Amino acid sequence: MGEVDIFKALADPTRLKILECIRNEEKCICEIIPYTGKSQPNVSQHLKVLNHAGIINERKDGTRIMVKVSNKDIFKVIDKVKRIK
Amino acid sequence: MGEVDIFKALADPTRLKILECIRNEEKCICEIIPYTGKSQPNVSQHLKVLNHAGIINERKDGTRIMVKVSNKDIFKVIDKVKRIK
DNA sequence: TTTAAATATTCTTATATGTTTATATTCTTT
DNA sequence: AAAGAATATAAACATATAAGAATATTTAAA
Repeated sequence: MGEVDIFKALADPTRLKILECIRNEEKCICEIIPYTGKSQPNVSQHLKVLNHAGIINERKDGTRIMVKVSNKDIFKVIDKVKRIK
Repeated sequence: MGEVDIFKALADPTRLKILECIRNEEKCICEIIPYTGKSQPNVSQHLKVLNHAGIINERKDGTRIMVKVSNKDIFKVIDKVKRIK
């Protein structure tokens, strides 16, 4: 079941916050870290989870890594759940 | 974050199967159990998770407990995720 | 080529989760 | 009141997950 991995990826406050951070624009990881308030290694791990679920894409830009959502439809899912609550 | 609990509730194959089982009609737990192929106590635990997340409602009918989805919009979420995959 | 910045990896610890087995509860019927 | 059916709870165990700390890797620039 592949959708389980997507739900698992969304089932964490830090990861939802990361997605909120990159909702409108591609962002550098160094911008995402302070936005979440978590440590760099921790954000790195969460990004890996989002990556493996296919939710985000990463792109190198020199020493930085730019992160964006791979499919904006993920926000339709998130918004729908917020309205269900 | 309340939406995290909803995502956590959806992030399990057995629970998705339970929801699939009650998608169109209210069902007795005794019907849900064989549908999932899991043990009775296990299904009971999973139902508790869905309940606490506010996804299902239970109703007593004699010795049986009938289960239904409390808000059908949850299937819009699930279907959307399936299409993202 | 050394240094600094950005990010990843590894290890450890604490907590959460899924599952099974056994037992308890509740309701209905006899 | 006793028995049986449906469901819940508890205990035990294994595995997964989140987080922090320390270290490693990679790239760019001096």
